[in-house]
Amino acid sequence: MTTATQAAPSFTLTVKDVAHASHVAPSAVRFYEDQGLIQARRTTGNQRRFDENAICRIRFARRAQRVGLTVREIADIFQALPEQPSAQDWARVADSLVAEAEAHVADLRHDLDALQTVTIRCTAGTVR
Amino acid sequence: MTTATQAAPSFTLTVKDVAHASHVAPSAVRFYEDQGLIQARRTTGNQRRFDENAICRIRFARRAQRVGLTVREIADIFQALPEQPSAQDWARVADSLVAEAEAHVADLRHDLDALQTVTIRCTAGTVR
DNA sequence: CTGGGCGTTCAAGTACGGTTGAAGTCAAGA
DNA sequence: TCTTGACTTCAACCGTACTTGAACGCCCAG
Repeated sequence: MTTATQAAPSFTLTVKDVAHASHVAPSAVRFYEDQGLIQARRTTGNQRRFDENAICRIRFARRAQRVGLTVREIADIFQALPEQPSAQDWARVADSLVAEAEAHVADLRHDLDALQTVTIRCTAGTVR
Repeated sequence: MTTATQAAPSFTLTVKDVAHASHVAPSAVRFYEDQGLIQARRTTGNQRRFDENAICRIRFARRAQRVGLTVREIADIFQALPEQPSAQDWARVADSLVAEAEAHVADLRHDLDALQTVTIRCTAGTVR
């Protein structure tokens, strides 16, 4: 059974594991931890151990970056996530990210439309 | 009359003029010229002179940057513009930018949806 | 003819988002 | 025990997108 009450994913993944699974360099994984995008626990030997959560966060984050969100903005959105996010939690984050992105595009469209009406000054007509 | 066949806007604007009109720093205006985003002529005293075109380009560019386009990408889009763009030319550029931005968001949405179906691994259920 | 104000170039600095390399630590196998 | 490999930190570096500062040039008013 795949019931949703299975407790912690137990932080077994190394930097390399996460890097590989999320298609980024190991250095980026460390960087993202520094930036608070993902969280790690440490082994007795001071090595980072992540859970699957980190992989999803990074995958989400990389996509969000492409539409102009900064690492910090993304980290802020992730702060809304609980320790053990449910599918709904992830869905909400996805919605937030898309909403952010769409807001950006709406701004773009709005501003470009506004420019259009003013753009006459940029065309051949009306020197002043 | 404000007929659209009035010839060149004659490159009378200084760096400061353009900076002020497009709400960026003068240093940014010089930077944009270096990057090929805008074009200037020079006075006999080697000073830059812009036309209104530059103002529109910068305004468009700043918006486009917010949705993840680089200066180089924007410059490429601007290369499609003729020396004296018509309102239609600007409209086409606006459409390109919005289309680009929307494509990015569509990608984001698509990828996030795809992640959703895989995200089960990130939730409390199914450790493996 | 000497300021002042505007412009110029070029080098260096800043912030973001990482990468790279040096030096050290830890755990396991020959 | 020694070596190997994976991990650690930290500092330096890269590209992008600018900003800042120094040193200098033009031009007009007084």
